[in-house]
Amino acid sequence: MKVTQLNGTVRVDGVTDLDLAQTLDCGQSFRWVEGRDGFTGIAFGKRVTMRLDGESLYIDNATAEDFESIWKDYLDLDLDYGKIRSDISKLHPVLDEAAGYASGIRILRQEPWEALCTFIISQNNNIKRIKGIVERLCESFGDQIDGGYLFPSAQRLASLEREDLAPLRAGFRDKYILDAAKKVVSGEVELEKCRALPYDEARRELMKIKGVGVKVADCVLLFGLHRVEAFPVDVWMKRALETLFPDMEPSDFGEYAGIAQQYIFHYSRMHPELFG
DNA sequence: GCCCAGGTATAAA
DNA sequence: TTTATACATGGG
Repeated sequence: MKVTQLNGTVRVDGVTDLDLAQTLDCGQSFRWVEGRDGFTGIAFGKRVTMRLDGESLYIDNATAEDFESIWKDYLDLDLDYGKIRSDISKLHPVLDEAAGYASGIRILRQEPWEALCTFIISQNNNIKRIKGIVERLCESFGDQIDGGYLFPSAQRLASLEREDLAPLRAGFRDKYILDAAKKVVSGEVELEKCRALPYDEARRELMKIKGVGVKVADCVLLFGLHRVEAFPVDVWMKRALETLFPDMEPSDFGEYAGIAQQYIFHYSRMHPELFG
């Protein structure tokens, strides 16, 4: 990758295996908005706009230092997704087929607390409404920066009561958000520890939080802590597995199971007729 | 009105 | 241990 600093924009050449829509608007992060100049979002204290032209990635409102310290990691550009996709394709003929349906997806390295909060909000919910709740959460309790609001800290949310969250219209999830904030602030749940913990222990650590079951825990591990072996299974994925991979368990998908899951998810969404 | 949305807590079998 | 139901809200 070659990094060039323009005015307020960074250009990165040689970016492969990346599709911004597949990566930023696929239900792993809920704060990116597509506009005329690309996808605009806020992470790690910065608000940027990204667009891709061939293998050139442009990031507005960023410096070369920002790219090196934030966005390269955020987009997981050091991981060879071409190789991983090739390896996954060899596991099963259906995976070979599925891998073509989201070949530009990457697993973001999001901030863990944000991932935890947003996936608590995601339960029994739809993407459009999740985005609305997250937006109101940031506007209500996040620090203001140029052009938007940061995701509110756990400390800030831990100081609130359910009635304070009423304007979010998050429904029954408000109490789960507060429980998560309190347990993260008190140290009863240590998110960073979950990066290195054995997978089952990391899952149990997260499930100490009310409203965090196996699905939310796996999403937080995959999308917030980059545990790419995590394989979130929802109702839809369960049907996809039964139909397409009757002889396989989630644990059979290997060390990059989470990436395989993304391929399967997109593939199955494109072929709902496969499930009757 | 009814159904569903990338689920989970709770109570009962 | 497994299975049913409520849960808040909003769009189709």
